[in-house]
Amino acid sequence: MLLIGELARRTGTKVETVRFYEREGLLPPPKRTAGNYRAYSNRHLNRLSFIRRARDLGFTLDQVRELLDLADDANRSCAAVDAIASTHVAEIDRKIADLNALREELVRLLDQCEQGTIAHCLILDALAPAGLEGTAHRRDVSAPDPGRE
Amino acid sequence: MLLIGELARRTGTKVETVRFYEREGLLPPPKRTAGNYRAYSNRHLNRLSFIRRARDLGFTLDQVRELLDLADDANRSCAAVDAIASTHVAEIDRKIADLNALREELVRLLDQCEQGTIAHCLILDALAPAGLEGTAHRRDVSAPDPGRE
DNA sequence: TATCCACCCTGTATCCACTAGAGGGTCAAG
DNA sequence: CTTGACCCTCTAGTGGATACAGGGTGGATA
Repeated sequence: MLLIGELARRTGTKVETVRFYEREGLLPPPKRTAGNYRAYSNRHLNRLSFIRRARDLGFTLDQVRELLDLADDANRSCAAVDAIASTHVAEIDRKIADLNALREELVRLLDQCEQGTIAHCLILDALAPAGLEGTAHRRDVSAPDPGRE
Repeated sequence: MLLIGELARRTGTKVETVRFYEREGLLPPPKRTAGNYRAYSNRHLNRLSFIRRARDLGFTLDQVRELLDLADDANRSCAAVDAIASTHVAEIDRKIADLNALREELVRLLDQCEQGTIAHCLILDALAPAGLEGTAHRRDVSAPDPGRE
């Protein structure tokens, strides 16, 4: 009933992405019209909406596949779904912690910066390796000549 | 002076990654030994250390390239470096905000879950599209048969 | 009927930053 | 003379799409 463009529009998906999900086996291949256009049903619409919501919540395509498999079997325990979501929250927590640490480090560098010249730039100093010896300047990350030394 | 394995070990990089940085133009090609092994100098070591630190702080390879270019020109203002770092902090802030929103949504779902069967799983319900009509169950994201209407 | 245009098709390449593997060469020790 | 650790080049794969080339379809308009 729906052509791919309309399906894409209704689910906030790009047309290429819909075809990509078909190739990946997440969305079953629909019937075709006489002109070889994909003709989608409401069930396809529902399934694609589910996929998009799960992706928006950050689930990987593999996790989405698992969730869809679980949803197909109404009698199984909800525990497996819970486990996937819990794992996902733990991953998110780890990412947030990593980003916070990074942010702190960068802000610390920025706070030190007094807008001088590169030669005295504290940000670059912080990036440069510690304990250089015997070079012209204590921070020297300039490109060695190809094939040098 | 250093073979690639030793350089990699000292900078916490994989050997393949060192070669990758060379292909990408971040690390200049070193001299070769008689047996065609890459022979690195201390300048290479410094430069690779810089690259790794910047990457650890989440800068993209393009940003690293920019930072290295800036570091090469000691007389320029530090402002450009500051700008790159500030942009990066803003990106991190956006990512953290996104992840926090995601996390909240997922935890809300998990809190509702009462470990029943899939048929009554609130997590799956939350993922399923709103306003379904005329199907056997109000949530139906099961795979339509290939080629089915 | 011709032409236009929006839409659809398949197939392939691209993005990022690596990582892995095939298939082989080098070099020092035993 | 063989073992084994290291090195080489080249190619392909990861995730999750996105973009494009080169063509077909179908409805409205001139």
